[in-house]
Amino acid sequence: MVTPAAKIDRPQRLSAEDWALAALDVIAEQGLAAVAVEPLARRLGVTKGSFYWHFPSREALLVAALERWETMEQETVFGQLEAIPEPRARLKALFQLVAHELKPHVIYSELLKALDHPVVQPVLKRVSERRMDYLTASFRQAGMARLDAQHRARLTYAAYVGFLQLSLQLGQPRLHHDEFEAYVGHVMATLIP
Amino acid sequence: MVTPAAKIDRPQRLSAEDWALAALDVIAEQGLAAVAVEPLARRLGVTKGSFYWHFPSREALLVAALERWETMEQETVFGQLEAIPEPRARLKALFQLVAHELKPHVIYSELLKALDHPVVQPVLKRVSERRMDYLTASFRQAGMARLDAQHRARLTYAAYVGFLQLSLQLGQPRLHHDEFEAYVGHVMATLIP
DNA sequence: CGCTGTCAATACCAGCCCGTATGGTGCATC
DNA sequence: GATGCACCATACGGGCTGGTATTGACAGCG
Repeated sequence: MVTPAAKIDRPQRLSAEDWALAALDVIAEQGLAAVAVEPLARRLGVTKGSFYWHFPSREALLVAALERWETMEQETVFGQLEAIPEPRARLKALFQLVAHELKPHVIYSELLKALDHPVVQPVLKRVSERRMDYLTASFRQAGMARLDAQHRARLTYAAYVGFLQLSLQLGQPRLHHDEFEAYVGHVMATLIP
Repeated sequence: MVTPAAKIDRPQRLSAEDWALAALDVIAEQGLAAVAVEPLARRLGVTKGSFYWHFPSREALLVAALERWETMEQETVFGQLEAIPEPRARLKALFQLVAHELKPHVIYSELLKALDHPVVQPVLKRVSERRMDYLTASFRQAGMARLDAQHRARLTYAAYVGFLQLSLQLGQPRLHHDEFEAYVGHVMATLIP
């Protein structure tokens, strides 16, 4: 009788996955440096005693969280685009996707700011290279020569990274809706052959 | 007789400026979060007792250092370009300058990573807007329409920021010399009208 | 019922940093 | 050569974090 009501207050016991997901939330909100054991425990309504049962160290939590993020992001970003066969249309869809759904890229942007951390570096290197290879292939399918496609992919990806940094971290653009649409249009017209 | 030799060991006494410059060095090497009073004092061969004579707090040091950097960067980056009258040539010179002398932009890149800090935000906002206005004016002088020039400036500056992030933080490009030159050429051909 | 494994609370130490308080140098100046 | 100022050393308290060790609650299962 009383037990089910009490179980709502205590949102059940935690698993290692819960900790990893909470860590990703904190990364998205306050950056990787804010992922500390005790604040995380407070956030989950628990104490450190729980954490060190699931993970041997803070590093291990970061590894688990990043591993989880890497697989998630691969499904999210890439999955929605493979349906479009025509390369130019696919590139345009990619641009629109990135421009209008920033939230999935918040973590990537935060991780980019923490690249000096040895755990982050290999993960970001893999993800970035994978994305740039995808861009290169798309530009190539759109008719560009091999070297041109590589360079254009680099340029496009740099613009993507810079756009994230400027619009997420700084409130730099703060454009109105139609002004922003015009900007996206300009970017597509400039970068898509 | 002995005094001058002893004075070499103690590199004289420090001023507030010395502390600010040392702080900028640390920002360039390890980021803004690494600017801590005690490590800085060790680096300068002194103790905290010295620091808190020159500054009331760590925040005050950051303010002074950023203020110093802002004036320095304005002279360095902008000064070398005003000699070139033709806008397209000036833009090309700007691209070459940024691509081949990354060191002056290391601090900017590190500050970009620390934009959540309230002291950094207004400084970076001013610097970024100033640079983007300069870009916009140059594109406009090169014959672009007003809105196009604004958008192209945004795109170019985003590419600049992303390029910094990817090549400084990640070792991402790691291109050979001529490969890199080809990339810079592609960027100029794509972005300069 | 008691045992065992899972998860969590508590207490505790070490390390690092900020900031304060206070006392101690050297050097110019009168 | 005593005084005052600019600069620095030392010592201390407090806060926050990582990590360990110990004990405790609770479930399922024989």
